[in-house]
Amino acid sequence: MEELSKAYEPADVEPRWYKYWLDLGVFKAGTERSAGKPTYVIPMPPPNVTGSLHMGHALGCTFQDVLIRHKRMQGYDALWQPGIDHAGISTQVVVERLLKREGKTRHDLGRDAFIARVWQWKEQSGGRISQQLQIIGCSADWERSRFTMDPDMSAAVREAFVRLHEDGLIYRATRLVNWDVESQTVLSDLEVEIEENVQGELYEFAYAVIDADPTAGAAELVVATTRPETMLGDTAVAVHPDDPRYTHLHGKKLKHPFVDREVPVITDAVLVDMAFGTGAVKVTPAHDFNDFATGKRHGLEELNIFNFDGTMNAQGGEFAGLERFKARKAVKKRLAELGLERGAKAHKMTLPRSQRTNSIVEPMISTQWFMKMAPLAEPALQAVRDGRVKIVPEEWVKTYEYWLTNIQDWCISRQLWWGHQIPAFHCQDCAHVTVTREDTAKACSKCGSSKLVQDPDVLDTWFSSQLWPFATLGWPAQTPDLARYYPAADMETGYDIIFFWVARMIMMGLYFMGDVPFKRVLLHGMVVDETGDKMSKVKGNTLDPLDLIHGASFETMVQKALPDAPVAEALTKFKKSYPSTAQMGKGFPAYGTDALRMTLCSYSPQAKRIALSPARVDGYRKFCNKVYNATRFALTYIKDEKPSGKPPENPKLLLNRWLLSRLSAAVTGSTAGIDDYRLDDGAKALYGFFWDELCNWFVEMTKPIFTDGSPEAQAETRATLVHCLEVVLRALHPYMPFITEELWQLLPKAVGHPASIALASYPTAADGRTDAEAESQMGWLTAAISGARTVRSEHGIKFSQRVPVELRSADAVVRQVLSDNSPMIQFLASTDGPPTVAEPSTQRPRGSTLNVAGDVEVLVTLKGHIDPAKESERIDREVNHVVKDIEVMQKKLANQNFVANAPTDVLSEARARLDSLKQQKTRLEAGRELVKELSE
RNA sequence: GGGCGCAUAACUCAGCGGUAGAGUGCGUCCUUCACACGGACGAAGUCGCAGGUUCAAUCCCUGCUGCGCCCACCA
Repeated sequence: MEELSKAYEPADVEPRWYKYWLDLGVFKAGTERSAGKPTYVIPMPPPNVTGSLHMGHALGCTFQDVLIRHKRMQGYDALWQPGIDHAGISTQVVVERLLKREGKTRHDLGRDAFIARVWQWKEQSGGRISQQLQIIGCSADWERSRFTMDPDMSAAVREAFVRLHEDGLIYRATRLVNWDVESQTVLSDLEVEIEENVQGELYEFAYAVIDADPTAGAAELVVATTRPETMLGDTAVAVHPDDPRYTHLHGKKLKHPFVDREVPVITDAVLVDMAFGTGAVKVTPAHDFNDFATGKRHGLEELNIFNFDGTMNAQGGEFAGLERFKARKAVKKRLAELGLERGAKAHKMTLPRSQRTNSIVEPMISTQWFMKMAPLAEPALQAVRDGRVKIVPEEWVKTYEYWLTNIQDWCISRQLWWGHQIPAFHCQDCAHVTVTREDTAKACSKCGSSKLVQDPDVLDTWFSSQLWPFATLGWPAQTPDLARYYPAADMETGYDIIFFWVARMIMMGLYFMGDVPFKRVLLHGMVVDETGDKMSKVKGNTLDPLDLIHGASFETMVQKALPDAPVAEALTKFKKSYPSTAQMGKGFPAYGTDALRMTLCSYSPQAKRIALSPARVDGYRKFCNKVYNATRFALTYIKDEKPSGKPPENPKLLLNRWLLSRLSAAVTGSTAGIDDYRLDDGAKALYGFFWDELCNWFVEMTKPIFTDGSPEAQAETRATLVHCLEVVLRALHPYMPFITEELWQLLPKAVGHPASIALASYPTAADGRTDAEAESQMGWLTAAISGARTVRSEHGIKFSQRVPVELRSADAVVRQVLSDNSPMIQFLASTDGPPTVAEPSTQRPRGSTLNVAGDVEVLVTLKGHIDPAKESERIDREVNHVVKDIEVMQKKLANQNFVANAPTDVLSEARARLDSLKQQKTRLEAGRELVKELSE
């Protein structure tokens, strides 16, 4: 065997195995290997075709990969369905930007050429993210990968649209909608993000009253607005019917200062809050949602004053052609010139922005396609209420229910070119709209005319995404895959798309498949920086997962995160966002995929924010190194073993019985953690087992056996070591796929083992052996060793300085266990020969000091090394602790109510604890006499 | 305006009606033949504040304070 290097180098290991797995077909579902097995399915949330790997992907995909690898190892026919989303607006924006560099717009190319251009872009640079997901080890069935614009996906979209239309759930209507002036399309309510606490102003100006009665009151009406430019679309001014200030104006008309129009004064108790502003509200039905509703109540004209690009149209009169915000300035200027300005106040307001382009959303009246949601929402609510879909963590159920019970109809059309074109055809003769499954409608379904023009709009990207769980399996065709893999078991995703995606998939699954699309929804939090701030390009605190995996200097990283800022400034910002990098020098070492994955798993998925700490990733890199070195150590002893694949029969040695028992607990903990979507618990169970129990205790204990033990003892220990190591590597594999494969391949294994650890079975409790007796016996042993080490350390005795130790216990079994394992104690506590074991006694070796470690008294002879003053201090401190604890316990037990009401086990536990504390106190105080002796 | 969540060791976070935990960091010691990306030992917390329920509260309830998020058409 070639010599293994001293330290683990992930970069040398990781790239090799992914290809191996692909060649073996490890990730494929529905193979002969899995025939007749139960299925386990996770549909992967398809990343955007424009996307590149970020921490959110790394987090979600790691979680999903752990789940899928675990179930695959458990023998399920595991399908992780991958794919890519065509991401309508994002993609169109990206390609339009490229065109702009060539000095062109999409209109220069025309629709068909533009779409061809997007496809070309997609083939070249889209889908880079699939490659990146492979770097982090995702074991998805890539051969089944789907793109939401694939022909079969398009067919599914058309089928869904047509059926929903036939059933009256999709309709066309003219409404006030959210308009994105930059990408020039309508947006759904969900795609509008509201920026809060924006500093704006409340601007006041006066409308002159026509035919005012000068004796009744002022001849003008002052209104307050945050958007003065919209006054060009005012078709009324509303006051509260009960407002005494304006009673004289009821029924009057106002003169518009810029256009030839009279604006009526109306009374409306819904719209107007007397206490706000001037108590008079200008009403612009075509550009404000409240005003729109008011207009409907009063039959007001809806006057659109904007073009689709956000400039003023002809209704703007002298302001026509001006961009919205320029128009605002101009209007204010003119109002001032006309002497109509009445002041302005600072005002905190909210601003609606487009999720994709960040431009301020303009409410516009427009004819669009809508989906009626209330009838779809009801069954989706029911499915969660009756448990057919379980949402984990449960706290999100309320959010889900709130949205679905207050759901609004969904605007599904978009004025884009990239996407699924709406399968509706407008008749040029009779204006009837024909909706069809065919690529093109041949004749109007009403008048039979062949003069048909397809609706130019495309569907919201989420319209296709919502069909994902069944469209990827062949729907609407009734394929064997659809029958076998629908519904999925788990949907794992971020909580930010509960509404966009999760709820809609549940509605569509129930509607088209008659069954929920998945049994559980597992929701993870958002990855944020170390201080808890959202990762964003603006803040310069984004972390590229690949930089953590492959290593990167901070300079290259901040240049990516904040390309426009000076490096020094960006670096300062970055280090502020990640305080743990302060002592890291120039950058990240190559932590490796496994370290990153294990780190992500170590955070509780139910936390809303996951504050990623590079220092923590470093900790798990060290864990990888630990795993590597422990295996390297073990191999020197076990390389010629012929393991059976089962735990050794009847192990006699305590350390072997104990380790097998702990192994059972660890794999049970891991499986429970994964099943409960508490990967942190699962990962922690194995981490603790490996590092503390296997390495720090077991491996150290094997050393005296491998050097001086009997052949039988050595054989048994070798068998236990090789078995436990092989099992724990399997248990760790879903979390850390690469290093476990690398090391597992080096281990001797039972005959007939699979070609990859990824195909080996996931361990169960039966791979170890629960042994309560061994666990308590080991407790005495470790207590004795730690007790002796504590004394040594406190008195500054070097490890190389061997000292006599005597161990005492009143319990014959304890004494027996200590004697049986005395070579081990000698080795681990560096004692002068095997420790003597005795019953408690008032006699003590001269110059010895006593430490009480649970059931064992440890007497270490330190004459000549010991500092009596220090020892005295130590005893005082310990006694003080014990005395305090005793007081607490005594008080508790003196309470009659406690004695009467506490459960018996709690009571007896408390009594036992008090007894043991009292004994400890007695033993500690006996130590005071030793100090005297030492001083002599 | 509604709703949700968080506040535990210097940091990042678990936990839980009955002795406060981990990792990192910190201090001391150790290059003992897997690993210094290591080992041993240790110090460190009125579990945000104020009430209440209970025999017993870090945990349950109420209020407050400070953060964070989501939803909502107050000009």
